[in-house]
Amino acid sequence: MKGGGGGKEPPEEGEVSGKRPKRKCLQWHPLLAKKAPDFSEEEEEEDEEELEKEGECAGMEDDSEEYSSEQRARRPMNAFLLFCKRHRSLVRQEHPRLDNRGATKILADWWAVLDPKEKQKYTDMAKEYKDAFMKANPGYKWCPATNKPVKSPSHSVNNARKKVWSLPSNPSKESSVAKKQPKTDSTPQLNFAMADPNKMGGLSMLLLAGEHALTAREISSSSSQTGCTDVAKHTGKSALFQLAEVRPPEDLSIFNNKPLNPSLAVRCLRYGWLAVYTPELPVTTSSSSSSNTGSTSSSPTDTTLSDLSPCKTLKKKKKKKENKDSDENPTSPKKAKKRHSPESDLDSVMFTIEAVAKGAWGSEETPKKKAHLSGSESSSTTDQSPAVKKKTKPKPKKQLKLKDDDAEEEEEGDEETNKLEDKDTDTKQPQTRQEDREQEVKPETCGSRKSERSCKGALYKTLVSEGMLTSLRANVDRGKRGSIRGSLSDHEGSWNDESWGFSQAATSNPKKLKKSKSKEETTTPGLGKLEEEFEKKFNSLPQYSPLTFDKKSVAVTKKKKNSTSSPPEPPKPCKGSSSSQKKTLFHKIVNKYKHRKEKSSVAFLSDFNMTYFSVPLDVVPTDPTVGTESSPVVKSGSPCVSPSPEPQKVLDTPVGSQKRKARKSKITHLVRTADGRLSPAEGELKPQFPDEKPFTQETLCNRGVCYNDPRSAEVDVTDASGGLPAFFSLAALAEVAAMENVHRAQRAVSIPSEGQVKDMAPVLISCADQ
DNA sequence: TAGAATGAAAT
DNA sequence: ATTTCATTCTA
Repeated sequence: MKGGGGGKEPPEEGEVSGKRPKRKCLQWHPLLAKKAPDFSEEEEEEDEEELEKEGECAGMEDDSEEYSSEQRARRPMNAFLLFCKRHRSLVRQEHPRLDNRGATKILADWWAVLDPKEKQKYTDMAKEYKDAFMKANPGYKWCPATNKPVKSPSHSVNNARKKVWSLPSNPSKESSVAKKQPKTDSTPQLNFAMADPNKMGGLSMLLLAGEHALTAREISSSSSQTGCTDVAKHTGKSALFQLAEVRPPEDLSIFNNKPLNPSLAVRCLRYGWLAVYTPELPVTTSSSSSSNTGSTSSSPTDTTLSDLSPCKTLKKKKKKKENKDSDENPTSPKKAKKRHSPESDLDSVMFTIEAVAKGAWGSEETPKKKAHLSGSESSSTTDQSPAVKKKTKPKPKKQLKLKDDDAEEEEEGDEETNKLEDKDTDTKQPQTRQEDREQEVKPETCGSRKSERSCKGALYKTLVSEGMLTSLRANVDRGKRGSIRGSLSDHEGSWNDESWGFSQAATSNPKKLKKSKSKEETTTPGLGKLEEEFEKKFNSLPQYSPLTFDKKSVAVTKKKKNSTSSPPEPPKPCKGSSSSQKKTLFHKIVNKYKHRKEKSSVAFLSDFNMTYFSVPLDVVPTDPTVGTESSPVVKSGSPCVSPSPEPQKVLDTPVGSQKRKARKSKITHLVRTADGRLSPAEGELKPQFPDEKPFTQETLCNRGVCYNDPRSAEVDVTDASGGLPAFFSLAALAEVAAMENVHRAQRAVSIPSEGQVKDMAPVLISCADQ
């Protein structure tokens, strides 16, 4: 897709030869990383930012790829995006079938119900990140400014979207052409002249780089680390942020800290990693631009910096877009702006470097880490331009398979479970569920971006085997376990990380495992140290268990219910779901609940624009948290109501997420009913289940798409006990059940037959009615 | 490649 | 007030 697969390397293919160097640029990270072990956590975030910028050193090298530098850094993620990134995997795990969009909706709901405090964490991080980013890129504009004229969105889109982290695409092709000018201002100095590509790869380059680093190293280490941290503390800003401001040229030295390992070097060469970084060093000449002052000539140190910066600028993802843009319009405004400041680039570079130095990356990881890091990227890029493409394909395949299997099962299971739950129990054991989920999730957490790096799988493996990737491995492990970090913020999360982690391992379905692994592999390799850091930090963000949200969501639901009644919601059913059996049950249940839904739906519709109350009506007894929200309101009593149990159910669906105001386009879909209520156009809302099922659907899903699913999953907990086979592994369930109660255990183990289910249905329904 | 969500910034 | 675009990834 966008970025990932296809995107990843589109460029690469093209010109391989030229490009490789570019990639290498990216690689430099590893070197940097080596630098200092210590660092404050805070800084990490910022590092990321830097990375983004870096993106394109490669360009410089080769062709002058300014283009890369030009590409603008991507805007920093906002709190919500961070949250999404962190939790998407969880959602997906729960609802394999659900597509991203659906997942996004769920995430939005979660976000809506997220405790302010928790939310604040994300917000803070986002802010921090943003601040650092801005420091690094002083003139950065969210919007390119005037570019528009030319480029049609489509064009830009293609390329553009790569992620920062993604490998630097190679700029080569057009970039050379385009790039140049855009820079408008910037260019003056920036010329990073670059080393010839030929040279790039050589060990010599590496060595040189190392030397440079050596010189500065000391300074950077001492000053940056301690000083920065302290400062940061005082100011409250992250150390990185501070660094950004200061940025001594010396910092570059950092690279040198660690002596390269000959063997390593060799390997690097092999993979082409070295190339990345080296060329720049020699180039130094132009760097002057770095200092805003524009002192042209630069001392060696400066040069280095400048060189680096370009690299940073890389932007893998961006490249594409930008390149296109540039190609189309060399002068495109956007680029110009971004590029606007060479200075900024330099800064960013510096910033990055510093960060790296501080970085905790393995404290002493030694060259190996570097190597692996860099290697991963570079290797992928260079060596495998073709490979990359391949990856994309494979992925899809895998995913599809997984989906099919999992999705179907899961959905079914979920639905059933949900139903059951509703009736049965209110309480179930959430923990189990959580654990399961978590397990699933964790993997993702660890490797967040697979797609991009997926290509490197083989390389990665190799490295690991060689022991080069130690640090990565550690990270990975960390991630898996992950949760540990998450636990940091226990306060937030309701769930225990630990439990999740463990459970995952045990429980996770094969499918999940596969995914996780793949992700890890992919991800890991690709990540640069910076990325790693970023991830660390990112990982430190609290991750919440679905349960938590479920509860909350439930509460929300209730509220909605209260609200009046109304039309139907549309919901789309889940993707395809459907086993007939389920439907049947559903149908029944749905009918019963229907009234409820209407209510909810009404609310939903009315709210279409938004309102989301957060009231915790129902809150589960156990959860304290839920109650917090507060609110008031429940406006009308709720009919259905049952206290706890029901609400949870699917019914809740109402969910409403807050979508922002509906877009106009969407709005069009809504039709006003006689009542005055709005109802979505059939086409849109109901699309999925044409049949009679509409109700069912409604019940299940609040919104279109399976939004419900997630909740159902939540509910599922109960379900699990009830029997949702597909989702959780039976074995896992059995264990859990055993621990808790024999009874439940039995249920879990045995999957209810259709008949059984039916039997149960009435019961549930009755409850619901209540 | 569009699109789902939220949010920050720009227009 | 509306548009861009950041992330993720499927259809």
